[in-house]
This record gives sequence, C-alpha cells and structure tokens, in this order.
Amino acid sequence: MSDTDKISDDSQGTEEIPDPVRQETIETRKSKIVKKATRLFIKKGYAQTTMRDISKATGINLGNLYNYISSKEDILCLSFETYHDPAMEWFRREGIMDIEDPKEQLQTALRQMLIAIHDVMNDVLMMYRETRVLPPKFLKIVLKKEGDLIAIFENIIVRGVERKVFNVRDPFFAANMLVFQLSLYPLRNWNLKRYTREEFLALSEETILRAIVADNG
Amino acid sequence: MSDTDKISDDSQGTEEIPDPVRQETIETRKSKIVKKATRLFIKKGYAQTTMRDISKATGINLGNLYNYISSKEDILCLSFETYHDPAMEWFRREGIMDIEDPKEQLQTALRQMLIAIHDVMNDVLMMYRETRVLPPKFLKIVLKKEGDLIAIFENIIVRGVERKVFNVRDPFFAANMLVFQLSLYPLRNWNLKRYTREEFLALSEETILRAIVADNG
DNA sequence: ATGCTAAACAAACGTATGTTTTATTTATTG
DNA sequence: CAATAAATAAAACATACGTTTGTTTAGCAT
Repeated sequence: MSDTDKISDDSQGTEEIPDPVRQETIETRKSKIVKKATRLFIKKGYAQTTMRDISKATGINLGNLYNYISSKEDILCLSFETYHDPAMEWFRREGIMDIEDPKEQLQTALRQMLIAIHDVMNDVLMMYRETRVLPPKFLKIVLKKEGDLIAIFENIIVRGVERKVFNVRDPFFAANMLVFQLSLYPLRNWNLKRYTREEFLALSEETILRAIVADNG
Repeated sequence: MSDTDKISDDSQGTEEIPDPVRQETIETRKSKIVKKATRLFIKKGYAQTTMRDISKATGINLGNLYNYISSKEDILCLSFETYHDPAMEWFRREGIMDIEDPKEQLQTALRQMLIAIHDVMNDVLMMYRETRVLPPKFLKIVLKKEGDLIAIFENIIVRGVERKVFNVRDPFFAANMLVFQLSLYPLRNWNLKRYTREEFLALSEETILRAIVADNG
C-alpha cells in the first residue's frame, strides 16, 4: 500500500563505527515522530492524542514507534526541547549581549523574540497547556531555561536603568512582565486575528517598550 | 463507616412546590462536586482526574455522581461558569461605567480585576490549560464573555484617548494586552513568589497603566 | 404499618489506551 | 546462496476509564 515511501538511500555501515549514516536516518525518524506528534498535541491536546494517532500520522507502525522513543511522555519532552533550546542559543549567536546602547539592545532582542514566537505560536500555546504533564524533573529544567531568558532581559533592563535610558522601578518584575507579554499572540490569537503579522509586531513592540523606556517622544 | 456525615437537617416537602429545601441541598451538592472537582483539575489536570477521584474527594458514590451532573465534561463547564460570570456582573454592580474621570475609571477597574484574579489564580491557570477540552459550543460562550470584558476596557480606553488623558494608538490592541497582562500572576506565579500580594498588585497596576496613560509624572 | 419515590450503592459493561510480544519480511554479510 | 540481524506489521495484553445498570435503603404520605 505505502511501499513507495520507503527509505531508499540507506548506506552500509560497520559495527565499530556508530554508523553516522544509519544514525542520521534514525535521528531523522525520531525527529519526524516528534514533529508529527507535536502537530497532533497542538490540534487535539496531549491526553487526547493516542499513540495510534501518532502511528498513523507518521506512517510508522505502532509497536515500531517504541524503537525510536521510549514513551509517549518522552515525545512530549522532546517536543519541548525542540523549541526551547534554539531561543537561548540565538541570544549568544546574535551577540545581543554585546550591543552597547541599551535601548537598541532591548529593541533588537524584543523584536527578534516576538518574531520567533509569532512563527511558532501554536507550539507555544501547546507548551503552556501541556506543561503540567511533564515529569517533574524535566519541568524543572524547562522552568530553569525560561528563568534564564527572563534573567537576560532583567540584565538588559538593569543596565538601561543605570544609564537612565530606562525608567523601571523593579527590573525583575519588568522582565517577567515583558517575557510574559511575548506570549500575547499565542495565547490570545483567537481575538487578534484582525491584525497582520507586521501590524501586530509593531504594536507589541511599541506597547512593551513604553513600560520600560524612560521617554519615547 | 462514614455514617456520621449524613445529612440530618432534611425537611419535608410537597410535590407541587419544587421543594426549596431539598432543592437547596441538591444545588449545594452539585456545587460541592464542582468545587471539589475544580481543585482536582487544578492539581492534576482535567484528563488526569478520574470520576473515581471526584467520587473519593466528594464522598459521593461514583454512580451517584451522575444524579447531580450529566458528565465529566459537564463538571468542567460548570467550573468555568463559576468563575466567569461574577467578573462581568461586578462591572455593572460596582458602577464602573459611571465613573467620570477615565484614569480613575481605568485604575479602579484594573485594580479590582487584579485582586479578583490574584485570589483565584489557580483557577485561572486551570482555565487557560483546559480550555481545549470544552465542547465547541460552550467554548464559544466563554470566548464571547472574555471578548466582552476586553470590549469594556476598550471603551474605557477610547474615552480616555478622546479626552487626551490616555495616549494609545490602537485601543483594541491595548485592551487585549491589558486583559492579558491581568493573567501574569496565575501563569507566571512560579517565578513571582518573591513578591507579597500587595507588592505584586502595585507593580502590576503601575506597569499596565504606563502603557496607556499619557503622562505619569 | 404500607406503599411510593428518589437517593445511594456496588458491580459490571464496553471501550480505549500505552506498551509488549510474536511472527514475518527485508536487508546485509560471509 | 545461506545465515544472521534489523525492521516491520499485526495482534495481544493489561489496565484504566466514563458511564450504566440493577438493586438496596431511607424518608415521607396515606
């Protein structure tokens, strides 16, 4: 029936070497499972998504799924990892922390985060909803990472306050509010459909900055 | 075993009258189920809470539960209703819409909403998480109510802009952002535990207003 | 007392779920 | 080509769930 979509570019491998080619297809397969499952989690919710759904969506046999992942819960954790890790990396890669002018620094970071979140809004919404299901140990890691992101914005704000470019009474609170505001679109999309992407980004940036920047005339 | 906690203040009733006393105990019972179930939904999530859990928590026999509620889903809907209806009523009862000065009007409404949400933060968090499970028809009602609340704030903002007390480019967007910001505490409580209730309320009010009021010197 | 109504209860039903196992096919190597 | 290992498919397993059923109990009117 579906004998046309078999993997055809398999290559030979030895037992000594971890077989990078085969390894890659396994990783590819795993990531395919996570990606497809994530779509289902988004659409139906984690609890309402069955392993049989995931099997059907990936085209991988039910029992065979367990050769790539260890449990349903495992898939959810992998799903979280997929989206949480790049966000933090981007800050270093883009050299945000090296920007001298605090206002430009904040603006750049803010806009980039808004764009990134806007593009994966469904995933963000899913994460907000399914956080509870994560095993406690993994939840701690996730919250730690989110805390790190907030801390970055806190540092940016603190520096801006020192230079009197920002006017913020409590930088930690402001950073928490700011990062929270980033999720406006994913969580309130149902009432914000009238805006184009660009309209929304501009309005968000403007509104968020106004609570921080000393004067924006 | 538990024969001591039987209802002992039963009174007689007729068939004509809907039996206010018995009726009351039935309503009491129903609301007890919803309240206890809500606590479980908050603690474990809707999907992870079983009817057997609810039976145990209420002390009402599993099968007997269905004399008071029609389904598990029904309980969730009732749970949403419990917290959604009072918020809207309060606006009318308190006469918020009659306050002349827009800034005072906004401040009053804002502070009251912050307090109300703070007090039921776990419930709000649960609602954010379990909205997906609601039957589509009921979901529409819930979103409508939330939209109405946003519209109220939009009106307040529009009036303030006309009087040049507020400086807002897009009142609809501002209202959406404002109402969203109200949920900061329920959704980000895990990172905001350092603040006392009063500290948090003051910071929230201050931050939210700054994005709207023309000048706050 | 007696019969009636409704609440209370234990047990069971049917189904759906995550996971494992078993049998079969496919590919690779000596 | 034979032998071995990996990949696949389907069925089975054990359990947990929401809901229903049939029966018992208790309160009230007659």
